[in-house]
Amino acid sequence: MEKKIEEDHHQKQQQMEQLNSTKNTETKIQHQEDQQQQMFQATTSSHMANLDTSSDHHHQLELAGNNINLASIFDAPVSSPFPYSYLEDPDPFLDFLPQDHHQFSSSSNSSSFSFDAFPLQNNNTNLFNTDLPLSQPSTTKRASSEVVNIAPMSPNSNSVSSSSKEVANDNIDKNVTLKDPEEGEQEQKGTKPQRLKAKKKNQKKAREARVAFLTRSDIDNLDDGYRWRKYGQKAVKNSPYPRSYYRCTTVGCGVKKRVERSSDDPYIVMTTYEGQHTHPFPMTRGHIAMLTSPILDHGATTTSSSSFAIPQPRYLLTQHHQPYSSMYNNSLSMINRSSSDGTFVNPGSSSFPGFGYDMSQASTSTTSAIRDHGLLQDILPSQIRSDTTNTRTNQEDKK
DNA sequence: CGTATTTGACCAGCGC
DNA sequence: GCGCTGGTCAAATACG
Repeated sequence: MEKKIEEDHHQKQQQMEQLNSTKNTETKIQHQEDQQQQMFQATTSSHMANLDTSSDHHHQLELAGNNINLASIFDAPVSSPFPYSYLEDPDPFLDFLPQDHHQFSSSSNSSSFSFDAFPLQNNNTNLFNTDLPLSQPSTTKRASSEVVNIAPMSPNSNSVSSSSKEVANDNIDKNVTLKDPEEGEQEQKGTKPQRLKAKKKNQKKAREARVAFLTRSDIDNLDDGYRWRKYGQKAVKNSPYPRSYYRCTTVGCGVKKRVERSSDDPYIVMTTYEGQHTHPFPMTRGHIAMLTSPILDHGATTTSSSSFAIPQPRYLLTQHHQPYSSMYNNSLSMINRSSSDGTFVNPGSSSFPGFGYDMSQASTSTTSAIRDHGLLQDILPSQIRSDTTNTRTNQEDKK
């Protein structure tokens, strides 16, 4: 045990050195699984905003100059093609990948905790084509490195994009899947055969929508504000880094997340959220205010607390965290709106997976959210909100 | 002592 | 059918 800790420490040091040697340089993540290769790049942006939290683990947060993703996250028009694609294989962990070729910053600080995006290269458009068929039933998981396209779909649509592995599941949009974790818990209490039976039963259902993020960090389990319990760890094929499985500890909340590091860049943490929180975000308003203070200054100040919890949604809000995400399986759109309390809201009945709490009832529109003096204003600087809206317009104009 | 983590075992799905 | 892999369980262990 002690030896392992030492080894881990040594490994992290090596990783840190590696990161230092590559900072401000182009970062590539190359996935080589099965017969497929995917390459994503993060290039340093010359016009980024730094949001330096100066914490031990959560450090510099950078904003890419191009806000296109932010726009797509917050206020992507329902009918517009979604700029991200889901990549089921070769690495199912990278569930969502940006379609656009916008450049995002990579970390410029070795101790930074930044959320970098890795825009796809043009030559891979075939792999991330948003115009791929949404559903490919009866295909096998490993048959192809397919991309589940969410683009043409309306978030409100019940038509479901599905990976080859996943079964189309209309239930997601109907919030039926929220029952699954509870069912699972009930059956876990039963005998083993019962559990297995339940497992088999559940597997007939599609997995819940997933959203993946690539994060640059030296810690694996990023503090997103929710409480997670680790329930498993598996070695990842073709990667020296294991994949960890976490489950939200809140009773009745079946949200899961998986965390693994890129084998190519050990500082790239890939976090995939699956499911929907059935409870409010646990962070207090005061915390949020602490968080957003430096953001309002556009990174000029710092927030120093290594234990400070930054929820994923707020990563998005502040562009700290560029999601390689798109919709997966269930017409889930990226966060289209922010509710008045700062919680993300998905259009339709399907809320953004992992980001909780469906506040759709409370949300009316982006405009109202901006006007609202609730938590959103604590979280999202007016400038960013404005940028978000503007960027969306720009994005629409491009289409 | 309650909670969280670790880790080996197990199962389902899939490819061959 | 067999082997591989991803995902999950649950007992053991660690931790505060």
